[in-house]
Amino acid sequence: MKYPEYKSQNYPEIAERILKFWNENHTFQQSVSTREGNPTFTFYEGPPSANGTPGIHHVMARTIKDIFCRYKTMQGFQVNRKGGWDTHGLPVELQVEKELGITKEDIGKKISVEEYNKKCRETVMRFKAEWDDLTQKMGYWVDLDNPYITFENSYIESCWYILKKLFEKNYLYKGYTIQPYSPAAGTGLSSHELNQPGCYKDVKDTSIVAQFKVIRNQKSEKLFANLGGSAKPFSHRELLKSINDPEVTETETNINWNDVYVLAWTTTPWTLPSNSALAVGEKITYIKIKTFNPYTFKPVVIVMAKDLVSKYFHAKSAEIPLESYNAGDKVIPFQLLEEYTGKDLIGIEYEQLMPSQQTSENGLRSENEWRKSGAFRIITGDFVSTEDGTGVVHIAPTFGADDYRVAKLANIPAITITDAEAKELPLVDKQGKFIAQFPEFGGMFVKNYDNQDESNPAYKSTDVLISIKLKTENKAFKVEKYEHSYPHCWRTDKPILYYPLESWFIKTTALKDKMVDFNKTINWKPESTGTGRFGNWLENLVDWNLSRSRYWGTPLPIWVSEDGKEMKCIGSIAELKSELEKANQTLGLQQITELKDLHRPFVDEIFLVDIRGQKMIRQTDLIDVWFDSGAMPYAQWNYPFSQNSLNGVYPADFISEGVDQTRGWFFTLHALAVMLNDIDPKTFTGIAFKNVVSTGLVLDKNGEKMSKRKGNVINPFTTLEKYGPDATRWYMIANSNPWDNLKFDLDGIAETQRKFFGTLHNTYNFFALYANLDSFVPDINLLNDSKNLTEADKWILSKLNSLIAEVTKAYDEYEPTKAARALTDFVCDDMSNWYVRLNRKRFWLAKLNDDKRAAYTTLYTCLETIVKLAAPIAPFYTEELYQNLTKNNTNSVHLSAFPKSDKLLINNELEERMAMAQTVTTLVHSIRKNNNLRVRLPLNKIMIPVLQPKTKAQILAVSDLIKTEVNIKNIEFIEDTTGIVTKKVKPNFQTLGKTYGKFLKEIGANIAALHQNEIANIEKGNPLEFSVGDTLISISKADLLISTEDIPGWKVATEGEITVALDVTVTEELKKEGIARDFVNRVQNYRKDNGFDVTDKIKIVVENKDALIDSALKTNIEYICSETQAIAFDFIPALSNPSLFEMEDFEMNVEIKK
RNA sequence: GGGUUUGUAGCUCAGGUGGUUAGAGCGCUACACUGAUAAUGUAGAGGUCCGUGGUUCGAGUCCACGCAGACCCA
Repeated sequence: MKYPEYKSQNYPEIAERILKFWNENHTFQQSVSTREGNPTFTFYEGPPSANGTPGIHHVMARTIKDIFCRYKTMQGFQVNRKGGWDTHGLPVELQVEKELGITKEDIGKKISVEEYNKKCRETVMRFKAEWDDLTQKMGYWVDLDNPYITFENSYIESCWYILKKLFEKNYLYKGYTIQPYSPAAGTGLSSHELNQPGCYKDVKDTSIVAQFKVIRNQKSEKLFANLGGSAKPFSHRELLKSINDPEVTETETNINWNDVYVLAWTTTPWTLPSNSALAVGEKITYIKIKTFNPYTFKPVVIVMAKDLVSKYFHAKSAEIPLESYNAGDKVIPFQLLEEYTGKDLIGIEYEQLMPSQQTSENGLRSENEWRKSGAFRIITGDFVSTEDGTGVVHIAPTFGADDYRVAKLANIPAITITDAEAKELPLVDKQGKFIAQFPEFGGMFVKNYDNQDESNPAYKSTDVLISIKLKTENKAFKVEKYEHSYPHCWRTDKPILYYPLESWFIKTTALKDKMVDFNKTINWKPESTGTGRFGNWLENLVDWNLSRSRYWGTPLPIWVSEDGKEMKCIGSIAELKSELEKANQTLGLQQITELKDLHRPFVDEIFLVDIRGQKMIRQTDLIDVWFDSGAMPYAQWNYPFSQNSLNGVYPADFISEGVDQTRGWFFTLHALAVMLNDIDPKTFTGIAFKNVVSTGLVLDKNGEKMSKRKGNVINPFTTLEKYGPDATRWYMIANSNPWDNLKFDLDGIAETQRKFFGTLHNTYNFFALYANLDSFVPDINLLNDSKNLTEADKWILSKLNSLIAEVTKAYDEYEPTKAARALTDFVCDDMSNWYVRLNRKRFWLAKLNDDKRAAYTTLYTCLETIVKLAAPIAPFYTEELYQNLTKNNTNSVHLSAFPKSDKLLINNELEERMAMAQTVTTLVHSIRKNNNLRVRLPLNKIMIPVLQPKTKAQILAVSDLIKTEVNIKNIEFIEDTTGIVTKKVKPNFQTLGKTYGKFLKEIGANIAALHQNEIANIEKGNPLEFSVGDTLISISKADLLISTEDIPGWKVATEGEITVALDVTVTEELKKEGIARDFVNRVQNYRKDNGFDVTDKIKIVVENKDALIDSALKTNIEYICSETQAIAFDFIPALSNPSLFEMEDFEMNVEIKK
């Protein structure tokens, strides 16, 4: 049987053929089933959503996944990998709405929830076929026959099981978050709805810079330093005019800067009554300013961000003395005082801006009471900037998401009111008006929700009324109209409010520390994603908002009694059934007990009963789709129902997804794993995955994001068709680390194909060509006896085993890029370009002797090993090569055992020697080139100065290789180099730096000035001593890097410590040999050009030329014949039908016949 | 605005723990080599190692502050 030989390779065709082979032989199934009983390696598939077509980035992501699963399989692990589909979520709903031409509004009106969800179910798997096709074509091995699907009842049931566990542990609770809310429409809005075009509108709102009066105590004392005062009388007259308030009487008072105010700016004055804190930026610089309030003209000391002072004061006002100020003056003088950082201000207390009177009935609380619960303090806010405002942000936890968050962190309460049922409500109700009990503004809409005529000059918005009140109370420092962009409800066109809405939460914060600790046991690639992005996310954890007010998703399995007092969380289908039956019985209902679909609307129609016999209704919320995917370790097996143990499938040894999943899938997997561990540590290990590779983005070749709009999207199918999956995969992996963004360039795939696969193919073909001629059968035992092997054989085998170790380590450490690059280097540089090139002759020698057998076996071993090492990355082509090499049509490389590095075969000294041979070769080539001496012209000798005794032995061992490679007759060594070569010394900074750090400059100068005899002296073991300042410096041989620079009278080249001198004398004999070699070359070209077979014997007839040439050919006739496989060589005076050979310096007529 | 990350030749990328003259491949120019080769060799051109400071005898590497891109979050 022969090794198949191929002229050229069609990689896509190979892939097709191999795919067929795998399918026919069930190779993937075998790769799992043949490892039954072995240790498992568990992989979790992060489910894609099949409602869109796959892109090239999916090829990237799945290549990574595939590599390690294949690698572990080859290492003997049983690698189960269940495919999966993510089927719920907003994108599906939006797509359906788009196709049906409806909006969320229409659900339940134009279309029933049942029909709507049916449509979603159909849509979500629309592109499954294309996904499966890509999976096959790219060679991603994953179980597509039994995937988990998140919309299936069994999947939902497991989610419910977990939810119930959380519920029982009180980790599932109802709370509220600040969400966009439209009072006009009475509904919350999703961020997606808010991003509809036209939602953000430029509006002019009343903005207030409010003065918050600092309470003087120990904490705030620093703000009261250096205030001083003045005796100048002060008039209120102007104030009376300005606010036109007859109640205010004119008074006169002394000017005293006793009161310090912190200024904070808001564009929503209606939230000021709900203020309970002020936020500053820790790093922002604040400044204290003495000035006057522009409305009351009262002396005030204010605090604001230094950078923003110019927004409120003209520089020239600073020049006006404070004493010269008269109430009502347009230009208000000011004086800058001390600066503070935000950090200095934290903890300082202030008076409530708009306190309200507490009565027994109104449910309001007094300033004091709020203060006791922590309100009215300065806190830190990470979002505070000095872009606009005052650098201090007013915090109303009920009406801002940021506000809510920082307030919670700082234990600041939200200002609320207690209703008759002891419920806490915000000061503004769901219609958008102040609650009735609120003094002055009770019942007023905070925005114009009641369609008042704003063009009426008498119209005053609530914001304006609040401003007027604050102005008169010396609590407003600046009031103005401010134009900004503000979101509006797309249905009613009215401004939205940020409003606290009820939501179900998972109390992730309760287990924050555990999550942080467990995270430290996970191996993240790259590490920074784990410690940085993910670690920081855990550190700043907030409770997981689980609720979604939508239709297509996993329903929250919680039923609440009509009076809201009893709650029930359902944890399985069976439980729901029995509860349902109970309700039927108790309440006398006729509900159907067969549960076909756990989605809405069917679950909504189910009523349960509480222990008191009261009817229970389901909470209409769905849960976040991320819960679905985070629950996949359990739900994919319908745990604990269909399968009651997670042994061998939990936790995952390995997962991989895009880095954008850090707060998505990676987090939800981790969060649920830690929470379940907390509930049941015996069953759940606490981590869901041990190793995770977070992958970067695939960008276009210019580093720009791929988008349909730009037209730079790469189609994965056409790419695979054109270049084949192997080159595509190899390129993606070798080009950059998985976690770096990949600049995807099709030219790069072509290059990979040429360079790596081309070279590998050629090396194989070379082997096959000659192995077939000799009917060679590999016998690996031959390699066991090193006597059979040449230096070069041992070298490439050493390199090969080093490579196995390197590649194994790279795979083990989830560094596929390192593996791919190491393999490329070995194949192109070591195997093809050095081993094969240098050993070609051994292959084409006529007889199959031991030496030839050793060469075959060595090369065969290299190829077979490479194929296995590369199989995880390039599964198709390696399969092809493996089968060619083994002449076997049924065994797959992917079922074979991954090679193990044999330390005994690694010989570092040998590798060093060969590196030296390569250096010497390079140097000789370089000298030849510079002196125009072609390689076919043999030269007599090279000389190598030996600075270290070891060098000679090393070069001697590889001298034959060097001689053939550079066509040189002899190598000579110059051992006592004194007087012959010129030496150059450089300080060895690494050794010198440690002892003489500071004196390196002087030492360097001294060393540079050394003469040849001084260098020789140091080499002999006499250290050079001199002093710098008071320090005695002693330089020994080890502190110098000695190299030879020149050998006078010779052609020399140097690299590192190796110098080579070439004897360029061309004798008559050498010249003739050169001609002979040129002649051989022309004959070989002739044979090749004329399609002769490698084994064809030929007859050569040469037309007599001149004495030199005739003699050159005659002298080397044996050599010529053996090289060209000539069985006859004749000279005649004239040929009848000659071919013209163009030689180096002349032409000649030759005839060649088979 | 915050967190993370990247920035080295025209392009894609290497450059433990600071140490002599910063490398490789592709591309370009010239020449050579080749009975495996769509390969290879030699030489040449091509670098403010993103910038500015700092630490150090010495910084691509360590520190600080910036700039630019990317992702995530506000």
